[in-house]
Amino acid sequence: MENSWSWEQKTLISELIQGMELAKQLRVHLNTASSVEIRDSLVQRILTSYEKSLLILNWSGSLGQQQQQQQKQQQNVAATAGNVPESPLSMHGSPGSDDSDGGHNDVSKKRKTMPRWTDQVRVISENGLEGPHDDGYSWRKYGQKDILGAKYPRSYYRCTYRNTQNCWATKQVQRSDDDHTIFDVTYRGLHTCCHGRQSVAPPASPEKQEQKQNINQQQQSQDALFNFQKVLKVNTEDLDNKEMAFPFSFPPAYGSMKTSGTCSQSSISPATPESNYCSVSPFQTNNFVGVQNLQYCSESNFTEIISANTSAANSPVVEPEFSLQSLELDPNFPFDTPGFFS
DNA sequence: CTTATTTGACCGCT
DNA sequence: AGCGGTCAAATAAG
Repeated sequence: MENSWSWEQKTLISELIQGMELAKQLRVHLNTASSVEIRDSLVQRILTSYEKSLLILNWSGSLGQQQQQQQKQQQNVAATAGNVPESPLSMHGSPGSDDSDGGHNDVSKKRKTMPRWTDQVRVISENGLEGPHDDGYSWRKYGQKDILGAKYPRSYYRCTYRNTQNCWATKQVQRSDDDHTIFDVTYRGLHTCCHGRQSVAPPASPEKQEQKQNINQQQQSQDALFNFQKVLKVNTEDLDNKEMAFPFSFPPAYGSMKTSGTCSQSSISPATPESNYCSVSPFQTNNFVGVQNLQYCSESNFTEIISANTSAANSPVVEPEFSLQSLELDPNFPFDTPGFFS
């Protein structure tokens, strides 16, 4: 029942709710004469939320058309998302093998249909220890690959709760060749698990506890964010040229991270410089994780890009997570009216 | 023992 | 055929 909404619906709702919450925060700040930076940040985040919402609307719209066409073409395919509760896009994988095996063979299908967005994350830490990039979820590394022309390998992560909660969110992390403090983090799919950032990361250290407090305090402690000036723009052009996806020119680079429930800061492994990861809240100012660039796109025909600076707390964290968490905050929203998303 | 990571092999797509 | 993405056995860590 809880899946009566497709993920993009949930995402959209969550984005809108988030935008509203941010607006409320902004209102408070307006009354309390807060710093301009804080206000500016809030404005940026609000804009980001709405931009995402628009993108989602566009995307689901185009998808709907595709799906209709597909359904006409192949009327057989009845069981959509046999094991992918959240994926409304579940079909249309490779020609031939489809249908519900109930197995994993639709992974590639998912990959094709799931939305994808890329964050470019700058990690600054003193020791050169790789920076922590914790988006609030538990990720399990399942692969690493040397990418052609890239200096560093690319790491592949999937949600820890893939099996237990059927959560098919994945992400890839690469480190930039030129600037080793920059990581490209590509998210795929949305989390359907209920292990958002709150439930993750048990307090392993006092620092973490502080972070959690900060988070609970409303994610307000994004002071670090303000060090990054932001520009938010949306391109709604066709982005066939994936070059567009990397306006800042990052050749394939790889990154490192791994965030598991027990966030540990492992040391860099001898063989692979990236095998370290740590889980640090994006709100942490120590090892700052700044999103330099955020792109949101689907692999199918989605043709929008968001380039946004900042909203660090927003993008990596909010993005994947907005699915359910925010929903529970405001279940009263009348979005569920049938045809709302038509 | 359980869980996570590493890493070579495999597979599908272009 | 080459490349990117995933699998899964071996290994490591807690």
